[in-house]
Amino acid sequence: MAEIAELADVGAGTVYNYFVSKDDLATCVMERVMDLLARRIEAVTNTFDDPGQVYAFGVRHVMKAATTDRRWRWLLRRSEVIADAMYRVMGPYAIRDIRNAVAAGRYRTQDAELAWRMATHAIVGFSLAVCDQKFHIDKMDDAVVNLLGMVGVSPEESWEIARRPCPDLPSEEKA
Amino acid sequence: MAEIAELADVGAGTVYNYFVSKDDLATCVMERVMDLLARRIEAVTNTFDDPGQVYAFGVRHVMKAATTDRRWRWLLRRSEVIADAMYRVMGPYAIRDIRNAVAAGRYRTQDAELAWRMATHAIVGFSLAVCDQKFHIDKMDDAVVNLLGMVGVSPEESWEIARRPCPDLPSEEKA
DNA sequence: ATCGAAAAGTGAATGGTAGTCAACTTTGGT
DNA sequence: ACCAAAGTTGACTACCATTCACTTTTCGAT
Repeated sequence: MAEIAELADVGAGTVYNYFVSKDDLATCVMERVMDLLARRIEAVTNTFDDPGQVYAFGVRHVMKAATTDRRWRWLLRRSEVIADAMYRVMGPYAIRDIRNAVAAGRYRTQDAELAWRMATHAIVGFSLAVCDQKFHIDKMDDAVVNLLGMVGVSPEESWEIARRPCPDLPSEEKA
Repeated sequence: MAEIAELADVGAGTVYNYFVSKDDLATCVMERVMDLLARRIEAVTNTFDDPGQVYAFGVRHVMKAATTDRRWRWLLRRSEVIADAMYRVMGPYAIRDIRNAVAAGRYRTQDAELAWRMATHAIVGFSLAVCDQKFHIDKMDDAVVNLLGMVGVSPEESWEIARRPCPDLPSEEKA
């Protein structure tokens, strides 16, 4: 906290006028980062024809950010905090995408909220394992397939989706 | 730590002759608890005919323990610590069970280690959500279905497995 | 029985750090 | 210019895992 206050060029106590605790500060930062990422993903998936590809594309880019971006990695050990923020901030997008795919007959799951809740933790788990070099990042396709399986997609279909070319996101500045 | 030393009726420093840190102590306790649970589960699944039911039964009882047992709940907020212990201690059983089911043509997954790694985190996530009353424990069947989906089982088959009668475990004393 | 060294145990002291608060400064309305 | 409210400050407190110099116990050799 002392270091953060120093970087912000304010006194140690001032930070607490804006954030009730260190955890609150971390959560607020991540909420911004996540919301921005969600909107950048949205900008790309808007153009997709297959409703089954939207969620798959989203989770892939979340995993990419979680294993790459300093801000994500910084909080990854607080799995429950980061998964909870993901649930709240990205949930509205992800759950909608799952429901759309269900409506289109591409996914089959009874409870999109439950699926997303479990997915957030699984995503954090995969990202942690990659950061700890327990898995190579190349396993991302497998991870996407596992996550699609969780929403009722067969392995064959999941692989077909996971292997489609995966366009890059617009830069953070543009969003 | 002071409280633990008190309960153990030793000095505060003595604990550190047996455990290198508080985290190490917690991990050691959970490793014991988990290994015992794994062996109690094993005692029941030994008698199962369908290889596809073994893993399903296991994850169900792990979630039951995680939401019920004081020792699990105590560490649940350290999701990454508890998921990691689960991966290490219960992994040998779980991964073997997944592979057996794959060999029997019941599950389809490329990488049982990856599936189990992601499953541990998803299980912890579900358990946390139940403890925080974000989901009712009745959602356990849905959670099991999601976890089976992750290893390539179709929703129909998963539901059929999840709905089978679920025998109780032998008591902790017997194992 | 006696000794000595190693092993085990002890709890007051240490260190690091999140969070507090009484005093101080700035702001903006009159 | 004045004042009250809002915002800022950094030395201080509280907390707690961990350490370590010292004491006690254990146990094999004599």
